[in-house]
Amino acid sequence: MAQAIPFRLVSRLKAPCHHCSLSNLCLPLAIEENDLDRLEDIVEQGRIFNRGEQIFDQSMPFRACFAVKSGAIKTSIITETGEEQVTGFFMPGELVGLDSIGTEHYACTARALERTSVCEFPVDKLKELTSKLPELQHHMYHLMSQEIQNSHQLSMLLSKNTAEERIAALLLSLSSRFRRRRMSPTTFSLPMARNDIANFLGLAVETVSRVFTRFQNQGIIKARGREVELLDIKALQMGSRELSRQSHNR
Amino acid sequence: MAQAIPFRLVSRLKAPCHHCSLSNLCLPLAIEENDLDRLEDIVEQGRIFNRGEQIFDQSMPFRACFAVKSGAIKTSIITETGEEQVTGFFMPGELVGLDSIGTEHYACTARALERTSVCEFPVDKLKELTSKLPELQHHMYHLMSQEIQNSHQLSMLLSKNTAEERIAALLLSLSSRFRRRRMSPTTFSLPMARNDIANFLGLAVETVSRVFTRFQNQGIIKARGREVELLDIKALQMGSRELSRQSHNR
DNA sequence: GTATATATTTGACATGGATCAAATCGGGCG
DNA sequence: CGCCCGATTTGATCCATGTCAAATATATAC
Repeated sequence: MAQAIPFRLVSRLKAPCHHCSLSNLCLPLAIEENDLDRLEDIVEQGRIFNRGEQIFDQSMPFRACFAVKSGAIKTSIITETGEEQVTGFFMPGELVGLDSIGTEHYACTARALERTSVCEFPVDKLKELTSKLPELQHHMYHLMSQEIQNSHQLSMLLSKNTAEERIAALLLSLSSRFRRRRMSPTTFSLPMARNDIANFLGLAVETVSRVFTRFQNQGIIKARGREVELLDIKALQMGSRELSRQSHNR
Repeated sequence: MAQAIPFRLVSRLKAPCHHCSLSNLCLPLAIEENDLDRLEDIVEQGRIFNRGEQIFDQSMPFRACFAVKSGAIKTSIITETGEEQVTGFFMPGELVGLDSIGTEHYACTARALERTSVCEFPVDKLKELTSKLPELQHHMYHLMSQEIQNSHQLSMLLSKNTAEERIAALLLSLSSRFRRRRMSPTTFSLPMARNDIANFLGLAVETVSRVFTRFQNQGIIKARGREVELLDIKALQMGSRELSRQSHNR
């Protein structure tokens, strides 16, 4: 379900970034046509992970960033006491692993939420390339500062907003990210389980579930399992000023 | 009060990074002796701000990052509804403004918590320099990813921990940052008001106040106003696994 | 030094969301 | 096709923390 990109794209052979449907969202967008080959030279394309499979793990030495090609990924921190904290969801065109650049090991664990294909950018080569291509360097800084800002927005959401507002904000954030991919911003299927939503938003699963039904009763959304339809965007925006216009990787 | 660095350092004249007591904490730590002049060439030193003065503001075009030389800075986001969310506290040797690199405008507002002197690094020159000095580039990436991680830790603290645990974590974080500067990790004065602590940790002021007195009654800390003494570090660490070993800019 | 504003503390009370328990749904598999 | 297991929903209850109000302490100004 929710497989955005047709299957044939995912061979391990080099498929040029030129032809990727995400090239205007992903790293290539920062780069001139004629420098694009240099990015293509360093990228490893088309690795596939099944639902629940781990892309990398907190304990592994940091080697590469990953761009989501299709599917979706969640990142989380596991504490010494074994608790999980989901720190982010990543959709096609978005770059995973930025929080680990400059550390020896990955700073979090990344797991596929559904069947997911990724492109892999080895950091050493990526860093090398950024010193040669100022636009790419700028873009990397941009993505990283964006991620800091997103995380601050999340903190704000967690510390100031009610359960309803948090969930509304998440739905709107997903909506705008689907729109960027020219998919319906009102009807889509959630890549993650209620559990992940709860964890990410600092709520109990039961609360998430209750809010979903409350929204449904109020005619704000229609939800059946992971399939959702946003019926009243205005109502969602009301009181969820936070994540709403978040820029998510561009 | 709590002026870490003697006053004579703060002239506007170029005081070489070589001689700065923070050179092993701040940007210079990433750079070879003989490249240090190039950093000194671009830095503007010794601007002073009084308590409450604003270093930069969300609406201003982004121009520079600031290293704290003495004093302390808080950063916060102001929402459209005028609410404030404190996103961080910055102590001497730490770099403010990383969340704005790669955006047109500052992503937050920075304000001096006490009399504070800063060094200013214009971004354009900094970026130029980073493409020439790989170590500096690496260090910038490191600082930024560190900041993402810190922010994730904060999210975790906000979504999973009790008021007591959050405050314990903040005290321990400050403690470790004072230690880095070779100041007492157990007796120091808080640069920020209870209000800022509350806002940062997503609590009501009253709750912060109550937790402080509770800790005091339990013999875990001694606090009179902003002066605190940590009496039982173990007790503070108990249940505040989160921010405790945070790396804060290194 | 005294006065006024601001920050902090303390108390009483209300409540959103957590927790515990149990029912129902839904999908994968034999 | 029906069974089983995890995911989701629903209900009942409780508690940590927010909110409102007021007293006290501390800082700033005059």
